[in-house]
Amino acid sequence: MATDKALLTEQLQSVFIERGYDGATLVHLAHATGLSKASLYHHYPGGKPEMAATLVRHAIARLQRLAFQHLNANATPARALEAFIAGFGAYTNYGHSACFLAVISHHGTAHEEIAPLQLEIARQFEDWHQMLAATFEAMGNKPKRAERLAHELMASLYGALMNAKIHREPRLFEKALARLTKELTQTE
Amino acid sequence: MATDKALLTEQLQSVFIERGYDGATLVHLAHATGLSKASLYHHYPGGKPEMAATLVRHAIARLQRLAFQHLNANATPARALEAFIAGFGAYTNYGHSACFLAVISHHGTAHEEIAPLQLEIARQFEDWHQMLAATFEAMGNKPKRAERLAHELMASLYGALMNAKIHREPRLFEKALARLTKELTQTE
DNA sequence: GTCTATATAATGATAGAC
DNA sequence: GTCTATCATTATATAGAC
Repeated sequence: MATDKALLTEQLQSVFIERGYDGATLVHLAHATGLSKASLYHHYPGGKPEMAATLVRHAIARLQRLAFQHLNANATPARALEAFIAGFGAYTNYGHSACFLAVISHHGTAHEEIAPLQLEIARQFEDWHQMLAATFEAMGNKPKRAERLAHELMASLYGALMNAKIHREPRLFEKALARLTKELTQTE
Repeated sequence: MATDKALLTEQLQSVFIERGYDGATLVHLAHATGLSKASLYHHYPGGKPEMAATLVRHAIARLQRLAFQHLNANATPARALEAFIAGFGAYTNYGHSACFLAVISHHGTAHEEIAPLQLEIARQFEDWHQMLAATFEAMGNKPKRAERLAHELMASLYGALMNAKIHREPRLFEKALARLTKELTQTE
């Protein structure tokens, strides 16, 4: 049923996001992909840990391409931020999906199997944080303030996503994105 | 080993927060409490679903007592907000623990066993949102703006918690709390 | 590459002694 | 209330046919 590897990883990711690492059983994963458990082991001989590792790299590449990529484009910082925020919205399926990296990062603390992935994610977010801080510096903010604004923006994005999840109202996320875009591209 | 019920629920909650609902196995729960699996079934005949239900109510009561309670105290709105934010910090163990309600709310979508709890949590957060919005109104904001500020504050709190988790740096959460307190009790 | 069938281990849950 | 021992179920993982 899975036509290609890209679709396969997407389907697997959805299950991990919705059910967590331990809640995503091979039966769930097999059902979501239309494959048998044995076929999943053909694609991922290492089982769930290998799936998670592959999916983490896939998610990092996707978030980079959809959102953070725009911070390096040839555009004004304000336009770059606008595209970044819109890209983050696309990455989360406009508030309907959680972030796979956040899910794995949360489980990684207690789960030895995926603890290395948590470290990998932390390093990537550190890089992304620096990219975001550089953008705020390019808008005229001093380094310390730029770093603070970068943390605040990421917190606002993930906080809005969490808020929408708790309230069961994805629109809350979209409204937050619209507000953030307006705030950051006008005065700042 | 668990001296009383309060300690018992606290120990169980820690495991559910760190490992998620499905990752929190009875072996983990038994080890964390110092009890046997059979003894856990004596306290919670319904097993893990009953534990989760009890813990949700425990967490709601705790967050109400530590944080939202302050919004109804006899104090200026600014002082109430200050106490609220500090209470939220205490609730999360100053950025070292995630919010149990957020963890359950995330799993609830796909997990039938705890889907009713997700609804219960959503209703509680709706009440809390109204309390927070009322506080912002008391500070002179119009209803619509007060609601927006209430959502933004909750998103900032949970976003800072997530940010600290991803970066593996609990201090990021404390810094965010200090900044939020300063912002909300000065100008606004 | 995909499947059915199966092996092995872990999980939720119970019985019954103390 | 607590435990050990055990059960039934479900989980991960593999073997081997096609």
